[in-house]
Amino acid sequence: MPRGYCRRHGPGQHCTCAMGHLYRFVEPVVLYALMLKGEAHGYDLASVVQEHALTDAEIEKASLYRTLKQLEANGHVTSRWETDGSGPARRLYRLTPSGEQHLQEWVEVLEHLSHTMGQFVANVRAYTNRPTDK
Amino acid sequence: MPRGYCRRHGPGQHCTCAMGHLYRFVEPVVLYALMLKGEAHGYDLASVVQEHALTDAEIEKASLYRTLKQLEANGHVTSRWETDGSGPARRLYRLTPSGEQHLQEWVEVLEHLSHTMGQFVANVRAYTNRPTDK
DNA sequence: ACCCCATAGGTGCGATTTTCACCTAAATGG
DNA sequence: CCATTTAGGTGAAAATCGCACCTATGGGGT
Repeated sequence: MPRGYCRRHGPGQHCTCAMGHLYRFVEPVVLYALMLKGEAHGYDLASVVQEHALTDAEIEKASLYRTLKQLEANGHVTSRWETDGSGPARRLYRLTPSGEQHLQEWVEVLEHLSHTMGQFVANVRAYTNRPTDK
Repeated sequence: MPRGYCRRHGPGQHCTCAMGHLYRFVEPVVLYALMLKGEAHGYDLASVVQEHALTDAEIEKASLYRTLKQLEANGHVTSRWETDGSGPARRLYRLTPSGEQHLQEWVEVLEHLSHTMGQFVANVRAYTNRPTDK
């Protein structure tokens, strides 16, 4: 929405698509999905993160896989290959204690953000509907 | 916070600094500041946007000026030079009707985002403190 | 006369992030 | 034997960010 034209929702829409993926808060949602699932592979997480996504824009797999890779590099998740079973090999991810703590940090950040956003909205509305604004 | 180390708050902090400026929601804050001020120049807005910023990270002037330039390109603000008066010339900005409407669109987006974030926070907390989680 | 500081408005550019398209590979169905 | 589904990516152009740097005006101090 903020910048230019939205390919997903067409023109004249105000959506969150133009916010990048960091803005779409992929990381906390992935951490949460992993906490719910216990152990899961990326392809599997795709649908779960979509349900819990904070914005209306699609979380695409490129950013999902890269987020998982980065979470592993930071020690927030671990992974192991599962080669047996049918179909291609799956990389199974699991949350580490550090990952759970990181999610709690995200929760605090998002709580604060939710608050300031709510206040901002209230401020704008109050100013827009102020009595002197005939 | 999400990625790596924060230069502003040091290590071990969970802040919003690592979110980019789009993430810091500069645009709606600039629009609101301009609505409050009526007419203002960039340097002047710098302090006002800081007060109303949605995150704890500094909104730096590079992004402020670029946001203003872009808002003008999209017809959300107009500008004129004020050369008289002492000191260097100032570029005075003013909100257009389109800009006011754009702020209202932002308000809807932010309201939705504030809601989903609040719910996400509640969900994580509920799951973390669930009875079966001995 | 000279220099420094505050005000004002930027730009340059390397580094990071995002996006969309594209690729490999294993099993399954026809 | 060929297409589809599941799975896990990568390449690379485009967009964005952040910090450093630049110009210019006027006022105050020495």
